[in-house]
Amino acid sequence: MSNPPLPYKAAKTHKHLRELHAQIARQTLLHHNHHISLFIRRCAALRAPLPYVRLLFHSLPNPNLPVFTSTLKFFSLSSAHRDVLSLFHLLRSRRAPAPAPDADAFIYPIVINACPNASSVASAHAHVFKLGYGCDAFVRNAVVNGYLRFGLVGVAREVFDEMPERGVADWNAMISGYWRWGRGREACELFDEMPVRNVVSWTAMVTGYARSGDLERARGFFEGMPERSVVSWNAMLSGYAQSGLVDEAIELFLEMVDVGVEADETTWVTVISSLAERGDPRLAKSLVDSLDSRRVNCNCFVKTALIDMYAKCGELTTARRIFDEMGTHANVVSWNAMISAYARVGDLALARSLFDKMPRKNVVSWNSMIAGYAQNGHSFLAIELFKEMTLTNNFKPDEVTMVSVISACGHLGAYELGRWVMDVIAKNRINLSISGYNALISMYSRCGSMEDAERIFHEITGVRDVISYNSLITGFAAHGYGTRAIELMSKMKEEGLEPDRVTFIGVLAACSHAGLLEEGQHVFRSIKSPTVDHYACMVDLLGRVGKLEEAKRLIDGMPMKAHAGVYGALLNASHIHKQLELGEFAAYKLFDLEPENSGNYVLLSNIYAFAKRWKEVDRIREMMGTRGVKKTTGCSWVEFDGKVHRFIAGDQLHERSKEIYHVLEELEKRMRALGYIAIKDCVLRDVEDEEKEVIVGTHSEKLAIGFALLMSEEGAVIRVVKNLRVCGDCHVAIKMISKLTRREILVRDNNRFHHFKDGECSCQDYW
DNA sequence: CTAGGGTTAG
Repeated sequence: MSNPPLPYKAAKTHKHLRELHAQIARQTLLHHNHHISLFIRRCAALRAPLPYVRLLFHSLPNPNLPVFTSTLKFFSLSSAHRDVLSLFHLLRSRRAPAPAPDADAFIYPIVINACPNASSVASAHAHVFKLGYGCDAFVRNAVVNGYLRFGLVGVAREVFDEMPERGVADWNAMISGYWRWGRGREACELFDEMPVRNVVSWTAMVTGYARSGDLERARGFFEGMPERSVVSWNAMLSGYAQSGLVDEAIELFLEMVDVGVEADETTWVTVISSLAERGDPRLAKSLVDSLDSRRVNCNCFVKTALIDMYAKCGELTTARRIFDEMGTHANVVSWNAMISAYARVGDLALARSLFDKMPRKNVVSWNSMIAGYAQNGHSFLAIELFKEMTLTNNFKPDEVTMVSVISACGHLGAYELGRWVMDVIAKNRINLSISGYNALISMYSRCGSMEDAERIFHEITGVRDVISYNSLITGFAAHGYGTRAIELMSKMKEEGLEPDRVTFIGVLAACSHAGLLEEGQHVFRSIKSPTVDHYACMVDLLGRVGKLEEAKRLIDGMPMKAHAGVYGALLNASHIHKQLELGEFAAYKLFDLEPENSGNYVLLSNIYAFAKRWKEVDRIREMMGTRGVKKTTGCSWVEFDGKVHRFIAGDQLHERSKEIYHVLEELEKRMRALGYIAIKDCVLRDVEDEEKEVIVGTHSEKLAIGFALLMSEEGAVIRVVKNLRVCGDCHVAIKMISKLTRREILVRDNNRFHHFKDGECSCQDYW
């Protein structure tokens, strides 16, 4: 100790630390444990990088107990649990087998706190008691907390009960442990029993009630507190914020300021995230102003909350600026917030570039990116990324991951993939919450299996919410099960759930697909304040059953402005019933509202073609040309052996393309032998004189069906998804295919299923 | 060295 102490406490930055380190090395102080211990403590205070301290420690020739201890503390502070444990094992192996003096009892709380699972807590517990540290208050408290962390509430309680004397910290630990594992009743009992309560005990009760959604009781305890700390205020604030009660949160925050409680960074984070939820740029602005005027010290959490708030208020540039300014201080959450910000607005390229660049990923990073793909229609990429996450990187998915993946499977109509996803859920023992089950209902509905959808629906009895019902009703609608949709709505009312906007859209669509006019009108009249979407459904219903004039009158009498969906329904109905004038009316409205949508031009042109108005057909074609509207290429896909095979009309890209065409040609030959006439590309031709129906060349769904016929076994149901509507002539062709091959074929287009069997189809309204 | 509050994803 003859060396003079270096100015450790004076170090203020990481740069200073490195200079000190160099000085230590120069003066060959590495074996002077007193210096090293002081230095590492300073590293902890300044949050030095983990690898730096790790390296430093391993370069030491002869670290003593204080050095071990300060390094342990550093690792613990950096949440480097594995480092804590390996250091502890190193310490145990180095030291003499004799029991250690009491002086180092305090390393045990750190070690127990780093235990990764319940069994390691148990062995630490045994070890610690064997060494005689069982009487140390801190060690006992750590043991109780260790068990509580992993849900072994009963074991924790036993340790608690066996304590010779209990401090208020032990009571508090037990109380918050009970709350954490959903055992509020026991928490309350302990709170009532405990001899001395402090502000922590009261705050734990506020948090407990707030987290279980009982904001009134939480507020009751908050009001009843003998004294409040800033943490108590924050607990109440975050209670409101987490329950989405933004107004209450803001009001409480103002009260807090009024009473003169100094807001800390946690307060700001809570308030900022509340305002993010509101998404109001003006509120956000005034909050930032008050941050500025108070010259609030913005830590990483505050900045991340700000990034999220700006992003949700639509100010991505500002969000990005803050993110860039954070530089290396940005943590994984800041990255995630930025990634999901880009994903939300559909800028997946930017989201992905950040995702690829980020220094560390956690499960939320993967979830954000996967959800970004899934929600922007890139189901396939979502699943690819999920495979990369779980198979390549061995990352464990959680429920949120699975909800996105389930949804992607549904959009793809990938039934087999969906079953694999169920396996993943089972293997990883992921507990699905209600939103997970709802996603499953949607997935199975979209894969065409209402049996599975209903099975899941019935499995979740008791906790079903409006979305569970809506998912199943929407499924029924897509399958044309009108009555069942209506019945389900009655059932949800019986269960005390009020149908919402989406419920009514589903039921009306179901009536429409099933041609249930009166029932639909009855439902429509029962809607308290119908939205424009409900009107669109009604126009669709009236139109499909042929009451086009009535549909037009409904549009004229609407209390709000009609949108593209309304006119789209009218155009579609005009197309079905070959109503030229209303078709023109609707189409021209649509040309204004969505000039880039090629489907509208095609529909109108087809209506003209049926009326043999060839000049107008040409005019629409020209119009598309001058406006630069490209006909959307529809694609279809079919799942086989867990892989999704995609086709577009006329493509020959598939490796088995030749065989597929051969299969289809053979079928066409058989059709011709039956007296049907096959004409290629005849949508616009005059077909009046044809006695028999017309089969047309290669549509994407026919290629997909051809592929499935080639690959799947006889008797298997063929499930095909098409991203555009299934058109009339192909409908005829598929009917024939189902008859000739005696296969059940399920084709899903945008929002409904066409179930082909024995030459018949469940959708009657096409031609 | 123990107990209470905070950011991101569906």
